[in-house]
Amino acid sequence: MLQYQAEPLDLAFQALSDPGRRAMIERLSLGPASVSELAKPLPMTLSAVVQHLKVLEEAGLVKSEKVGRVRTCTLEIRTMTRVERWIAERKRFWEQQYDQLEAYLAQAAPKEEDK
Amino acid sequence: MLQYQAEPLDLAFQALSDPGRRAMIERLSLGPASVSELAKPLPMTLSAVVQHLKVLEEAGLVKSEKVGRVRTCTLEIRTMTRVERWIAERKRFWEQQYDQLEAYLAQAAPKEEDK
DNA sequence: TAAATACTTAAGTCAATGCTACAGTATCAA
DNA sequence: TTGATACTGTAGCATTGACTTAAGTATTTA
Repeated sequence: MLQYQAEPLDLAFQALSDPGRRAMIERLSLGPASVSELAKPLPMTLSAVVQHLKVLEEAGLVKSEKVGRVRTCTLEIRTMTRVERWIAERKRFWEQQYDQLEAYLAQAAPKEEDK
Repeated sequence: MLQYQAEPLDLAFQALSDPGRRAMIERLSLGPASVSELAKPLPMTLSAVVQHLKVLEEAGLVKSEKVGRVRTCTLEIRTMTRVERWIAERKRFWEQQYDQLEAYLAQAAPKEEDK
C-alpha cells in the first residue's frame, strides 16, 4: 500500500482512519495530555496506545515531549488545517462546476425570477 | 483493523488515505466520469481501479450508475462535508482553548495595547 | 533504597489491503 | 454475427496494520 514514498496527506488520512486515534485527537483538541491520560478511556493496552501515538506523530498530527517520566502530547493544528484544505478545495471545484451548470441552464431556459 | 462495526468516518478517512483514490476524487470533483476515464491516468489495471471505486462507494464518497456498458461515477459531496466538519470541530475546540489561554494571560499580565 | 509509576521496545499473531492475472459478461458497432 | 468495448469477479500473493504479551528502562515516592 505505502511501499512508495508516502506523502503527508496519505499519512494524515491514514492516521485519522482509526477510531482510537481519532479519540486521541479529540482528547488533544481539548488541550495537551500525557500518554496514560490518552490511554485511560481506550479499550487497549498502553503499548498499543504508544504505537498509535507513533502513527499520529509520523503523520505530523501530534507532537510530544518527555519531561521526567511523563510524555506530554499536543495537537499539531497545522496538519489538521492541511487536511481540511484538501477537502475544501475539492468541494470548491465541485461547486464551481455546479454553478456553471446553473448558469448554463439559466441562459438556456431562464426562470421567471431570473429575468 | 476494521473487525468491529466500522463507522462512516473510519471508512471515509481510510478511503482518502490512498493517493490513487484521492486522484479519482480529484478527477470527480471536476465532474462525473466513467470508470475507464478514472483509470486512464492511473498506473494500475482497470481491475484495481474498480476495486478502489468500490472502497470509495462503500465510504459514501462516490456513487455510480451504469447505463449501457458505461458506469458513470459522481462525487458525493455530503460525505466530503462530513469529513471536513469533523476536522473543523477539532480545530474549533483547539482554538477555544487557545483563546482561553490568551484571556488568562491578558488578565494576569495585561499588555499595554490591551489596557 | 525499595516499590510504584510512566512509559518503551521487541516479538509474534492474524486480519485487512493493494495488486495482478485471468476468465468472464453484457453492450455497441460494423 | 463478429469483434471491440467497458467493465466485473475471483483467486492468489506480498505487505501492512492493530493488537497482545513480555521484558525492559528511567523517574518519583515512601
